[in-house]
Amino acid sequence: MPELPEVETTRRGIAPIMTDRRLDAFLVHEPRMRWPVPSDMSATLGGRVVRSCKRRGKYLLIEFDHGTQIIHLGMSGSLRRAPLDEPRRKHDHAEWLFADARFLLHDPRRFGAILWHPAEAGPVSEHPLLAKLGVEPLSDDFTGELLHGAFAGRQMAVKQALLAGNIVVGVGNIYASEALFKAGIDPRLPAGRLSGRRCMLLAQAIRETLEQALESGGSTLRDYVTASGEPGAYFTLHAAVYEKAGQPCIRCDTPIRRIVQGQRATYFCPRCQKR
DNA sequence: CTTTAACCCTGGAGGC
DNA sequence: TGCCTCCAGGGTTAAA
Repeated sequence: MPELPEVETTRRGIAPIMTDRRLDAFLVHEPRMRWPVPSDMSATLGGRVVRSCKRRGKYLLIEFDHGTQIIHLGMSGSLRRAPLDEPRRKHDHAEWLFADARFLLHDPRRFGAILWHPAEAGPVSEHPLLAKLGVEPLSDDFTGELLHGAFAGRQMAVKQALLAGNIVVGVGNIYASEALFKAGIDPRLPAGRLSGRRCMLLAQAIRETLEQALESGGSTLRDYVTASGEPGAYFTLHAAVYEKAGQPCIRCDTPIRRIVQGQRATYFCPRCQKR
């Protein structure tokens, strides 16, 4: 499941190759994604020059002079570089063709999205999908104070508040459990009950968890941008609690618990993570 | 306003 | 071997 580190690694993989290059063709092989891929996107993009490859939360933003292509990898998506002559595989839904490079969007479950935001509609940050997103967790704006302020008065469990995306972006189901374990916080705790100090610890834990994943991703970059790796080869996760139900906690040997919050699995150590 | 739940989809796992 | 059921996940949307 691509979370922020995987998306950022993908961005770093495609940016040096796409930026300032002319996109000879953009091909849509399967328009049925999260939302239909606009039928005129090939015409919109063919022959245009990529100006930059950015990221906001888990959205990839490929910017052109006349607008921005918004890409989301959903939960099973990957963007990989492929040799020019390699046959497409099942679930390769879209294709970017440059003179000497080619990229394929592979997404078996089609939870991903490819959208277009024309420049005349204003800054892409005002797109409905991006407008209400929270702060970037790896930016200087992401602090314990910010978390504390955003959590104030919220009854929602802290785990779900982290996942909601309106406070902080890019923290998915895996890293939410991992960061809460690292910070020693019970995922069921109402967000508004967290002290300023614990919010500071949590912000730090989130940053460390994501940065650590990002570092390990750097070495597997080639899985995203060359033809060698299988599509969807995500980072090897060195999880402390995620999918470890019943196994002994690495800190105290207490069996890790699995609960469901908002239809999603949460893993935590009932002893290390306090109320 | 906040919070909850359904939904989109496919592949893999487990039961029989 | 095959068929059926269940589950995973991000994030939008509708409903409570």
